[in-house]
Amino acid sequence: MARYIPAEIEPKWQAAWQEAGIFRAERDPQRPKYYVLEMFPYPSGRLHIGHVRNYTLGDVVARYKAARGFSVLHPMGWDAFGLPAENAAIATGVHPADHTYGNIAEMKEQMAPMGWSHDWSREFATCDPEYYGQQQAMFLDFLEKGLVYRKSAMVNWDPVDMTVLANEQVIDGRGWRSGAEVERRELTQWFFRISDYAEDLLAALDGLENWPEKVRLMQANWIGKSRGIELYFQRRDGAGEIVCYSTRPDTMRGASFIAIAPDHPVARELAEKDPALADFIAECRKGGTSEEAIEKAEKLGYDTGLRVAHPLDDTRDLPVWVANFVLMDYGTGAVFGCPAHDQRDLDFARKYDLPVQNAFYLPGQPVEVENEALVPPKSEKVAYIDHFTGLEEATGEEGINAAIDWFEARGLGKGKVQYRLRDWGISRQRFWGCPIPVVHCKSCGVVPEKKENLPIELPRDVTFDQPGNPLDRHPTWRDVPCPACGKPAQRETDTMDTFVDSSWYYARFTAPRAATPTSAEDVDYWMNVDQYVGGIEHAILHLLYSRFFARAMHECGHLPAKSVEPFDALFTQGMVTHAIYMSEGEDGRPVYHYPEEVELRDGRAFLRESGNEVQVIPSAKMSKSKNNVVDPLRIVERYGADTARWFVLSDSPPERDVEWTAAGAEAAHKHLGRVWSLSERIAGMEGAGSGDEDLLRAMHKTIHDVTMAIESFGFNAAIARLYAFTNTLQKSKAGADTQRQAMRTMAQLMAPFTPHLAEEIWARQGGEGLIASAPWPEADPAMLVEDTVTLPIQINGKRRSEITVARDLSREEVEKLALADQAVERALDGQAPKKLIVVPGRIVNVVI
RNA sequence: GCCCAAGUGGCGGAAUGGUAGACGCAGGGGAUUCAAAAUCCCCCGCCCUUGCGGGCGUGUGGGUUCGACUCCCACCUUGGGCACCA
Repeated sequence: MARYIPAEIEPKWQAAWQEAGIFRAERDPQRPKYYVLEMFPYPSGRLHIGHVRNYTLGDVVARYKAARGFSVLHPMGWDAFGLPAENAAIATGVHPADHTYGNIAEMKEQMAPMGWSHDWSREFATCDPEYYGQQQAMFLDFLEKGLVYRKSAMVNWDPVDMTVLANEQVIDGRGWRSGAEVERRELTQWFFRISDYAEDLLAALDGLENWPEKVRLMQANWIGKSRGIELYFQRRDGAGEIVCYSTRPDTMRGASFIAIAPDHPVARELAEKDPALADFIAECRKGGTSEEAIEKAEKLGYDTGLRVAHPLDDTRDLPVWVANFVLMDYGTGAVFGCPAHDQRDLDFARKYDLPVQNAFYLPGQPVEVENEALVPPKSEKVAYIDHFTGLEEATGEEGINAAIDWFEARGLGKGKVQYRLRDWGISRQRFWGCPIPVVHCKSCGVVPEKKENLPIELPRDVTFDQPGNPLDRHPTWRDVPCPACGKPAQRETDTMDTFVDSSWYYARFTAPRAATPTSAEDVDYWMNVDQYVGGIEHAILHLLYSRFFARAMHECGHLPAKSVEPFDALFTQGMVTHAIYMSEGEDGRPVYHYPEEVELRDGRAFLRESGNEVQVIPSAKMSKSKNNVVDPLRIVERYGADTARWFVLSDSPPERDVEWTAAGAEAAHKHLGRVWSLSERIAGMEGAGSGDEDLLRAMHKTIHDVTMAIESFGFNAAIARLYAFTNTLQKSKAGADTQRQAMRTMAQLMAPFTPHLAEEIWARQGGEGLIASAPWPEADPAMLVEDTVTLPIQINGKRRSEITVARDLSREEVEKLALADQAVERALDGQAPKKLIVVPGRIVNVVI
């Protein structure tokens, strides 16, 4: 009997698949297509266990769909632009391209042993000039269609390094290298008009039935549609009005101040004559641009001295404050503060001693607000106080509608639908990204590059010895003749956000070598992505940008109308986590230990060297600095790829985080060994036996259950069913032919998960051809129906007994049998039950 | 701060509103073995009980229901995102 040696069988079958060319996707009008895509990786150079999980999930789907007769497209490539390569260039002097392509080669080598069914003939990296050149062509198309424009926007500025920082590079309000306090600085930048599509992007979420509900909800909240009103407040200095946006105009009675953004034109105007205000505005610019930083910052205000009229009472004045929590990007950059019904306004009012006045009470509870704002849901009824519209008791919704009508009728405001979604700023002041293909000319202004000059390639001869973007100081790359007038001009040196690269790669995979961004024949056949698989961390930005980009591509003729929603189904996986082993060093700081240094006994952890106990922090995100990163390559070396694949799928539901444990991998390997020995034993069997029918029933039940589980991404449940079937088969006394049939079926059901082992068993059990090309087994419905059914009997909702009855026994008969049950008789003690509930085929509940 | 999600034995987890704990790990007992490894069999939520049996139990507190891990409300904890990390 041969032993299970993955190192021998895995390379063998990988070579066989390659020889047969079965993963190469071809357009086949005879067959339905299926496009399964995993979010492509950033080439860090190290394959992470999270990648293993992601690509194995996609691989199960790809292999299953192939067995189901689909023509499968399952491509792989590289999201290759980005900050890390530039940081490496700064640290080591190696060109980002060399760094990136080196990493790609390494990662590809690490991916090969996993046995994933990717079609590598379609591989590309977003930093290939052939790819980003097409992206530049689309940028020009977008420009022509008016989908791109320039405007001024804030960036994080490091005043010591004199450079723009990514949000990630701002730590506690300071630059990560210089440690200097970061400030916000204005730059003219390029924007995509995603906010023009806000309504469409929101409305179309309803159609994405095969997306997780939580992702749709997060996107909807991100787009943030609200109905409100723009209100006009007349300045007492006679210099016009300040327009505020409000979603709660019904609370106008409680308005006690106007707050405007530090960047509001009125603030700038007043600052010209008020140095203290100018200082305050400068103070507000401290800190990063991230919403988190702005929201968490201390709420600061400055009374400008300017007053506006209260719209409900011309004799009342409202002070105009500049406040750092008001965003110029949202609404009109000005709000009216109503402390009684907004917690932030209330905190602000208490801090600066501004009046607090209720606009409504809860019905029957006329209590003035103290330190907690009264903010009931808009659907709830409130008792308005002396309301300007005449309303008394009404819901917030009704109050808002009445208020909007009231203000509009008097010309004091205009109802407006507002979105939180902002236009997408794509300018990056960095080298390692797709160059924006425009030229700045003194006479012609911003001039698009000619398409025949694309791709505008990044130069090779650059150095990273000073901060900032080397393109800015590269004269031969930067200085070019104007494409329009031919006079000396300068290239745009900003590059595109890497999210642009990943917003259309799925479309490029359908025709990766096409001379245009896409080819009509190929997108018509292959789009849309039938199943997209990736991390939940991309739930908003990447997916929203991709949805926008697909719409824009459609308008420019690069995608058909059916593809404006490019991902038919989405699955978001959880993270792979690992325990952290920690002890305290001599200096009192934590010391992290590698899993290999630690021995586990009775749920406690000890250092192998010293025997000292260490602290275990379970289930933490893998992080290099915590020494808890598991290298998938070592698992593959030790147990084989099938074990790694089986384990990442087995324990946890794919959407949830999974903790990597050495014991779990060991267990997975043990089980595969068991399946192997079972197969070897069955291969040598001869003759008839008993219980063939039972084994076949169990087999069909397993086919049914595993198929259903795969269809619903319940891979852990599918694997549990396969464990159970292994136990059944192991104990079966059925004849040799039946056992062999059961074993072949098991191999088929396991093939998407452990394809190498499945091939080997298939070959040894006399299966024809490659299991990877064999059709999926079908469950016989007749074999799934049981003659009898066991019903639990509950007394007052607690399980107390059970009865086994014929499947189609009438309700009356079941009732009779249930009442005759010993446990029920004892509980009833001669009384009649209050109620008797029979759910046919499920349960009986006797209520006493 | 805001948005979203998740919390079930010692552990990972299973369960269309219908037997809570499938399947696996760890643990205990046994078989096999000169011995060990490997393999196989049995037990395994907590508490009370010799046993039969009973009580409690799905983060916490309420609610809906004949029946709630599942639905509703509030809270706690952990994780993801917050527009220049990818």
